[in-house]
Formats: sequence, structure tokens, C-alpha cells
Amino acid sequence: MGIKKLQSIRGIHDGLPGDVAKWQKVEAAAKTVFSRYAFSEVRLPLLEPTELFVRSIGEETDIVSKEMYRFEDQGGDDLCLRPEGTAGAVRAYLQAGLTRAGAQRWYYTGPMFRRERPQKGRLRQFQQIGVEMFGVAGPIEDAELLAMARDFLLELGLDQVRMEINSLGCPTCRPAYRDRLVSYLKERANKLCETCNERMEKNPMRVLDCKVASCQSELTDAPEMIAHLCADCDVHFTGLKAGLEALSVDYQINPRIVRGLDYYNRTAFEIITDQLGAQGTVIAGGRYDALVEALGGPATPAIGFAMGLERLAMLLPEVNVSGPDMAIVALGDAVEGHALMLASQLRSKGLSIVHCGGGSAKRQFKMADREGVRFVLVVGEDEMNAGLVTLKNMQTGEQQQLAPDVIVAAVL
RNA sequence: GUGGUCGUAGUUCAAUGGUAGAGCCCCGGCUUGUGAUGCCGGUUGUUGGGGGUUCGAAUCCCCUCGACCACCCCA
Repeated sequence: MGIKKLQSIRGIHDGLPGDVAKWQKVEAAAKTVFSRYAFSEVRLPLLEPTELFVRSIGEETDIVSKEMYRFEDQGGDDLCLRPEGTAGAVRAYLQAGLTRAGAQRWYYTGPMFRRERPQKGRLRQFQQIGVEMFGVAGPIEDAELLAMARDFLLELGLDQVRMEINSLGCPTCRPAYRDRLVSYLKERANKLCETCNERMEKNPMRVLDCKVASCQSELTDAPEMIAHLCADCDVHFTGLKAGLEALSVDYQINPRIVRGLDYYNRTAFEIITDQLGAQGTVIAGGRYDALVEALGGPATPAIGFAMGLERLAMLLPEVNVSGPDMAIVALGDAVEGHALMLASQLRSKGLSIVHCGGGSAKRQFKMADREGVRFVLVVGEDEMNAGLVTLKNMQTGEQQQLAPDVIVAAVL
């Protein structure tokens, strides 16, 4: 056969039953915890107009400038596979006319697409669970949102993580801080690495979280945003910290948390694990008060976060995919219809049943064994004529004959 | 996008220029109404793909695809 090997495209992986079992566990925890905070699920498009991401994420960002799957469709429309969820959520919020409908609390789950070089925990198609809250401005809500993220991780049993928070300021205080930082950096430009020199032009705050040790030692007394917040931002940050303390949420202040996406302001946070190498950020988010307006709506405060489903799943122990409750072994052509009917009846009573398909007893028992069932229902001509079935316990090897209507009771 | 490690049977791995192998899995038999355990027998590969060097390549070289690692960036 000259068939060329077909495989999924780079960085786009299959979710097989073992993976999906974990994903469902994560999604169930999200639903449980987010519902307690009165968040509702929304389902948003995977495909959006390119314009949406250019205007929200920012044309200069890596995501927009080189990582989007972008194409023109047959009608000539410029479209993108969404690289993240917030922009689409804001678009939906505006499109539905909800700006006067009070606070909106949404969550969603689904694939995002970024054409990056893949690694473990970093895929070209990956899943995020995202949370967005529109129409609330205060630090109280920020603290509650962070507590919700914490509660979610605890629901999953993940406590080997740390939460780091920062404030990114706002259009009032950030420009002045930015200038101060840039002049600080320029004085030391020749001692900073090449990428930091590029970052100085493009996104100076990025220099602060450079991984190069020599840069970090050069930056020990670099000005920090939280020391230069305007009065309103300072009150907000103080309120956030007080709220987290009231809710017993463990956190560390990390003045070097930065955001690549243009729309963030004030509260920024990350939840990080040390167990996933360089891809340790498992949840990240923050406030984006300017985005709704930037996309054409009325000024509307908003905050949200996103988590990487695959990354979370990697932190979870293997989930064993549950096998069927029972297998049916039908012996002889004469019992074919009778065995099918029994299988159907047992399914309608809530048992999960596999039918071993007839043929030799050996083949069918082998199949039943492989399915990992605890019980096999043997249906032969003898049993059928007597109005009974044989139930075999696959662990003990014991068999007993009984009436069909007591099977369910016998296996529980 | 840059740099690096790796890729051999379904799977886990051997074979360092000289006939591609083992364990597990799988299939058949011992047992045509009984699996898992035991015994006997059997199949399994364009060595990721393509090209080159060589009498001869899994092994050396080049290209390419993929996984992984670091950077960039980010969930």
C-alpha cells in the first residue's frame, strides 16, 4: 500500500479516552465551583473576524503578528481561529446588548489556536477554560474572582501551586511609570541582554521578568509599578489584598508580573506550578477595564482569567476509564435474538453492557475479560429454555443460574 | 521563529559500518459451553520519510516530518 502516513498536524493532538476522562474531571470541577459564584456557561465561536483580535489583543503582540491561524474564506472575509477567549466574549457581550443588563458572569471551555513551536503543555490547538466578569469595578470582585480560582484548584485537589499578584496601573499612572522605567533601563542598556534591548522599545515592562540572570542582577533596584500607582489604583490594590486576606487566599506580591496583551490594567495574577517546567503557568488573568470601550461599547469594567486545560490535566493523577458493568456471552445461533433483547433490557435498567458478538465461547469470554467486566451473563439454549440466565463472577469464577429480573440486584 | 536531544515490531527497548532481535501484547492449539494463570506453536518492521557516502547503513552526511527541552512568547 502506498498510502502516505497520515498524522495529526504539528502541535495538534488527539484527546483519547484517558485524556478526556481527565478533561471532564477538570470541567466538572469548574462547573461546580463557578456555579457557586453564580457564573453561567457561554459557548462562543471558534472563528471570528481577524479585526476583532487585531483591535483587542494588539497588532504588535506576537499572538496577532505571527501566531494566528488566519485565512480568507470563500466569500473573501478575513477570519481567524481564535487565539484566546476574552476578545470573543467581549464581542458577544456587546452584540447581545448586555451593557445595561447588570453584571455578567460567564465561563466557557474550548479550543484556542496559536501557531507556536510546541512543547509539553504548549500546543497549537489547546483548550482553555475562561472566566469573564463584566460590569463590576471594585477590588471586592477581584478578590472573589481570585478566591474562585483558588477554590477551583482545591476542588481538583491541586494545592502545589502558588498565586502571585501585581497591579499594572492604569492609563493615569502607567505612562509616567513607563517613562521612569525606560530611562532606568537605558542607563544600563549595555549590560542587558539583546532581547531585553529589543523589549525596551517594544514592551519595556517585559524586561522585568527576563530570565537571564545577569539582567536580573542588573535590575535589583528597578522601579516597580506598585510603587508608582496613582491614588485610585493604590486604593484598588490595597482593597484586593485586604479581600484576599479576608478570604484566606494565599498569595505573594510579584511586582514583575507583566502582561503581553495590551488590554490589561490594575489587577494581574498568575497561578503557577513548579511541576511543568517552563510552562508552569496554569491560570493567568487580570482586569481589562478599557477593552469593552476599545471594541466600541460603553466604558465597562471587566476582569477575567483563563486556564490551560491540558496543563491542569497533566497535574492530575491518571483516571481509570470505567469499563462496562457486564458482558453478554451468547452461545448458539438459536439464542441470538433472546440475548440481544436481554442486553437491551439491562441497558434500560441503567447497566452498561457489551455484547460479545456470538461465536465460540472461548472468543467471547476472552473479549469479556478484556473489557474488564466483573460479571458475564451467559445465555445459551439451556438457559433460554429454562427461562434463566447464568451469571458468572469473573473475579471468583463462580457461576449461578438465576431469573433475568434479579440480575440487576445480583450485580450491585 | 532560534538553538538542542531524540525517532527501531502494536508497545517497552536491544543491536556503535557486516544476516534487524528480546520482553510484553496479539493470533492459534492443549479445551467446539468458559476468560484471566500454565504449556506448545506462530505473526509482527519500507529501522519516521527522502536523498547521499560505502562492497555493505538502524549506525556516517544532507534534507524533511514529528515528539521533547530551552529561548522567544504564553494557558
